Amino acid sequence: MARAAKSRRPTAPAEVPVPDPAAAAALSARLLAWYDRDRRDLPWRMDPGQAADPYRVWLSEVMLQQTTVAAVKPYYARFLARWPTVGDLARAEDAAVMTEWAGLGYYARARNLLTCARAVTDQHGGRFPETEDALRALPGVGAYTAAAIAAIAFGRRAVVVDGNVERVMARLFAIETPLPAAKPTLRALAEALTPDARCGDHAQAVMDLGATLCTPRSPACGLCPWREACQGLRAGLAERLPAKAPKPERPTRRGVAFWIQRRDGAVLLRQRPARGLLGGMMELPGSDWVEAPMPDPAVAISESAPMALDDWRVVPGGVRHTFTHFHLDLIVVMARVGANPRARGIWVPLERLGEHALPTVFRKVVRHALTKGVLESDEDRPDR
DNA sequence: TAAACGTGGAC
DNA sequence: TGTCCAAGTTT
Repeated sequence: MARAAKSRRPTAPAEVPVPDPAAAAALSARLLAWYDRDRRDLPWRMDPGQAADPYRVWLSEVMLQQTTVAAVKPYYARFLARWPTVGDLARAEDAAVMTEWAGLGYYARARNLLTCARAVTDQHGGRFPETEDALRALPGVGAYTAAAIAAIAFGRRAVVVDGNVERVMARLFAIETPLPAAKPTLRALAEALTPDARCGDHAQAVMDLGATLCTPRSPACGLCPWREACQGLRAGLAERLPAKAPKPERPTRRGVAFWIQRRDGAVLLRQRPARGLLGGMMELPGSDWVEAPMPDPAVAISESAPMALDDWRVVPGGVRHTFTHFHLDLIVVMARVGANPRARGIWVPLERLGEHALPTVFRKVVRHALTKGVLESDEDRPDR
């Protein structure tokens, strides 16, 4: 078959019961009927019959990577209002984009977003390429996102496989092999179900199904358009699928953050290195974060403080934050400095902290310092 | 290939 | 409080 020959994907392992074309077509038709009736109204979703804007599809798909719809909505609205086209985004300043992205997480996405917008502008004449391969070559666009844009924005047949699709396929066909080993099988099943027509709607329908009915916990099987065909439901396995390999334990790292406030109230911020954790984002100065007992504040101050000061104060309590692969416990240390101190970084007035690309962990530190911290000059104030 | 890479909400 | 999880990509 032409489409099988064209596919670069691994074919299904021999023992996988891939549905025959007639059964697959019936399943997709039933799903599309459900989708046409119960389709969610999402900001980046076009009305039926309207052409999708590739820029909006791309922007939403990147934001939705490992991120919930609820979290994305306000960010998507702000980005679209501020940068209505890919050309507008390409001309944006890096810091502006990082600031708008602050709080959404996985900040490499924001860096890649800008690089990609500039590539589309400079190398593709301001239009997104239409083929999966060309899309896949753009920064921050992987297999899933390339397929999603090709299908949703350009109506091309592409096999769109995200976490929803994997979960739905695992249940529909009762695949008990744990992830990630099951990925080739699940992809082959998704491929078998993908129709030639309305490919973008089909992809969004499977994802909607996974997001609204075939949810990770307590799936609403009674409402599912595929309940009669679902082998996982029949076997009483649906809720437990897909099986997943156990995750490694999360270690706890510890460190110290410095809240240094100038006489006029401005606070010292720095920019983090461009790559790695929170790459390119702003931070409060601090020690390294290491998997070791909490450092003694005096030692941390002498080793890591961005300037030599006398009157450091440890803020009572601390800040705990959890990243994907480790917990972080921070002690916050405060000091007041003179009018014109010398330090690497920028001095930001308190009321303008929101204008900088501070990731959530440092917003927690800011809140902790402001609510629990006491600076030496505060002690004179009778109302504290 | 496996690890790195954020955050907030649900349970 | 702790764990799981979400429309993945990169190295």
